[in-house]
Amino acid sequence: MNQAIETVDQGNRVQDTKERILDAAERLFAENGFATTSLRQITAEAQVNLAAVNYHFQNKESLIRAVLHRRIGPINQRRFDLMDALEFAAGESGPMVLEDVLRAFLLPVLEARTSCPEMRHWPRLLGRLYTELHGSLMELFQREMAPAAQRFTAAINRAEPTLSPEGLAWGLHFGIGSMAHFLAAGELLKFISRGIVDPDDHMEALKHLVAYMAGGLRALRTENKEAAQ
Amino acid sequence: MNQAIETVDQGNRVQDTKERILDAAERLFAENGFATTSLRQITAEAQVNLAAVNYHFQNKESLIRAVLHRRIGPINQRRFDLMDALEFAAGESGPMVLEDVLRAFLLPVLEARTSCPEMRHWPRLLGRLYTELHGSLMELFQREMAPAAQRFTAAINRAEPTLSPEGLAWGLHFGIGSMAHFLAAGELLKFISRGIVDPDDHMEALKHLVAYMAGGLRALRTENKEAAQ
DNA sequence: GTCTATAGTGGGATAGAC
DNA sequence: GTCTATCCCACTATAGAC
Repeated sequence: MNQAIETVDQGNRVQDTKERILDAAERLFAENGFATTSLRQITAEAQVNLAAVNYHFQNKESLIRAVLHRRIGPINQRRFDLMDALEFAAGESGPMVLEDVLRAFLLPVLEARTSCPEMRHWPRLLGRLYTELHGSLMELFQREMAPAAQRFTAAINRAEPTLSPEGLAWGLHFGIGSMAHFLAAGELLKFISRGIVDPDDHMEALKHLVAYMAGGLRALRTENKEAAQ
Repeated sequence: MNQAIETVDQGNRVQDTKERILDAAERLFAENGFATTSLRQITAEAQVNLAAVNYHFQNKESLIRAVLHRRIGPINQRRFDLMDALEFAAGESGPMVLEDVLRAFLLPVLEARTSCPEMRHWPRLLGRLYTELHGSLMELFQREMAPAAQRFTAAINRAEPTLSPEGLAWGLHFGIGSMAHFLAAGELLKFISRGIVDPDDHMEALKHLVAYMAGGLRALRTENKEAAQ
């Protein structure tokens, strides 16, 4: 009709193409990894032209960057909302429960698989990310995760003040590893448990992961160090 | 000189070529991953001809298989030796300490990086393995790891009888994830700890990992389930 | 903005001389 | 068993018509 509407239409179609590429890339990267997924697979799945990916994103690395960037913000926003609620409930100097903090950290990732359809593949992608990314991509990820790392480190410290900075770092790292491994290789749970555990039950996973991380972190408190060794 | 020595020489050269390929492949797979490492890189590093890899191993997948197979046996043998000693010390019905069992599981992997030069890259490779392998390679790995999985499941159960089979499976899976993530992405620890933790101190890592896993597993005991949630 | 066609690269694998 | 040379394929990226 008029120019304004034409612009909007064009804009929507662009959005559509870009997002279809991002969706397809997210799914395939999650399923098969970054290195083994080709742009051809992505454009085929997204039902767009091969050249579109180079037009909208310059190259494969920038596409990976865009896929990651699109999700990190909302996930961390959800984490921060949950932490805001916790801190409001605890007040200035009230107690903070370690399990609650860990749940605020883990829930947004685990629920992504079920609650929000378009985030279905993020957890698995996150699982892959930690072992597959190198160089500039890893730096991007660290940069975007820094505020969350900082806030949760402080919150865990408030919940467990006797945990040393070193112990907290080890424990958080181990916990992220547990989460990532579960997200990327959940099928191994069927093997280890000989079929009695269902890796797709995310609320069960959350419950166990929260309990496990809390127990592990508490075991790293300084007063437990001699007992453990 | 004579035929016998010639044969030995030839035999050694063959051994040498095959092992040089395996060594180079192990290092490069560990460093850069399976998919992104090319046979050309491997043969260049091993200083052998490109065709040698296809002569001695049929193809890339078989080479990966051979790299994994070479290490799994000795690692698990060391684990079993440590478990033999533990079980001998505990006797028929004596107590078994969870931390000792976990140390028997983890030590052979962590010490590989330092004690035995030619095993230097195995830990990192193991870290990559869990998220990068698919299909037949994963099946090979599971098959070769099954005896260890079985024995350690039984030993943990003996140490912590109130741990349910489900809880044990979740906990073991989470612990393997912590280990794998530490091995594959130890540099992240520097980021998370803002530089105060050294990921290359393996004995420190072992101490923390044992304490963390033990604490995590104990938190999954049935009597703790309600307390945790 | 979208498409076709293709350049340019690097990979896995093999044939065949030595 | 080793090497050179090469085939063939898949990939990323781009040029240029529409």
